Amino acid sequence: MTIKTRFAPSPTGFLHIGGARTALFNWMYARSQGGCFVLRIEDTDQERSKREYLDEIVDSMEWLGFAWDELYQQSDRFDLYRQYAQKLLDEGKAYTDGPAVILKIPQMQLKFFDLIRGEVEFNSETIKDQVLIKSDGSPTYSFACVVDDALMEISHVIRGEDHISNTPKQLAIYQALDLKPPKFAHLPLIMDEEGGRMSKRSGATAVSDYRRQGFLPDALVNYLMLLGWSPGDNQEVISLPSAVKKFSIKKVNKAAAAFSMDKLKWLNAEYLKTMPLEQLVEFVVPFLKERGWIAEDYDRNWILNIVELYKSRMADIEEFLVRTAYLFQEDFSVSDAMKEKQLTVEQTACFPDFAENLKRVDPFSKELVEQAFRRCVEEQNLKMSEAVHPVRVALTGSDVGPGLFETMAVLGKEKTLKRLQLVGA
RNA sequence: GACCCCAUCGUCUAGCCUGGUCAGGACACAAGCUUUUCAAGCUUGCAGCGCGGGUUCAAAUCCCGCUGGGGUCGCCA
Repeated sequence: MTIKTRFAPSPTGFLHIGGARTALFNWMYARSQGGCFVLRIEDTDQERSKREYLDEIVDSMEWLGFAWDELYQQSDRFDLYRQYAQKLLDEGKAYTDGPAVILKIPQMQLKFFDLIRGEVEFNSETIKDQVLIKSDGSPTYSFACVVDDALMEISHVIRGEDHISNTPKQLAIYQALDLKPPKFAHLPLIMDEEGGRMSKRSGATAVSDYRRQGFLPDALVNYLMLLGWSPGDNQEVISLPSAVKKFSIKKVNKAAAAFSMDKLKWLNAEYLKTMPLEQLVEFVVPFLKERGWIAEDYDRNWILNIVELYKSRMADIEEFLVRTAYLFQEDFSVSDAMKEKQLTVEQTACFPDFAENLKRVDPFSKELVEQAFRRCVEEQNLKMSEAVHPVRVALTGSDVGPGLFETMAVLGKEKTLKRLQLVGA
């Protein structure tokens, strides 16, 4: 049997973090089995489906790296669903209520073997007759889903646990249609940080939010796969290809998992730190351009130096931008508390002297700057720490950051002197 | 409420199927080392089998109950 999975989002909202995980598991399963992965847009709700959402979902799927082999849109297939409904009508298995078509649910046992949970059983008495075609002529979710899964020859339906009670209803439809149901696997849900239901209030829920914040797709995917699944060998940082090799649907957890921004950030930081510098620059540049901090003709080498300095100090690009703003903008602010703590008259007294000596440094490299600065500090009879911290605040607006001399070198002579003089004056 | 699903450190998890290993790893947290600060890195520490019954020489692991959490009960998907 050829393996075929599908991800079937409905374009009534952005691609959700939970949806992304469902897509990921479907994708991984298909790839791990040498199977086929289908993207099916479930846009049967004409009212709520929006083009912008569709675009966003497709865009996010591509960004995450989940390539699909086939693409369908249910709105193209309404005739098909009506045809199958008519068949059930003709066979007397369904009845009409006005223009709507409704399936009779006969008395039967509706059980299935869930690949993750094992036997799940429902009694048909608890299930009421199912609407197949709505009064407006469009198919219901379950009906379109069953017809499509059957016609597209989906072998495994891997979806969220919230669909588990839809399964017996769909099983009844398969039976009425005399079609063989696929195998089912219901993934545990992703909860928010507090263990509650994921909602807009739980922080970022859309994949695009994470993208905008500067998370790497690989890191997000890595994090998502660890939610409910583990390679089993204590490995946390794992690439998608190697995860695919180790993937087994039976090893997927049954219990819901709480989302942890801390761990996602840690993983993203791991990827950021180990990524080749050139590639990291590539990743960062669009964010800098978007803010208008650099132009088309930016100094690539300069950006590379900055990135190198900050790559172990950021969990995402948003953080990077906050920490490096002082390099791109003149009006970085120093809080009053910071001024009182690090920029007192006494602490800044030697700034003019630092500036005077630094002025002669050429080239303005980390090594030469350090030589000059240390000599200065010695002559002034200061301790390094007494000089370093105030100067850092004056130059960057913050009392934490990379080594001072690296910072000066990357800031450049002109700005360094200007900022020292500004405060020292 | 009815039906269904689930239950190992604060969080993500390994172990459960095929009972016997000080219950392992990671994030977070704490301490130390390093250091011009902050990160990073290294070392160490803290912390868990929800409860109660069985079965067994032996239970995180098998069975039952309870409790707790979650999901679904739409002509939404």
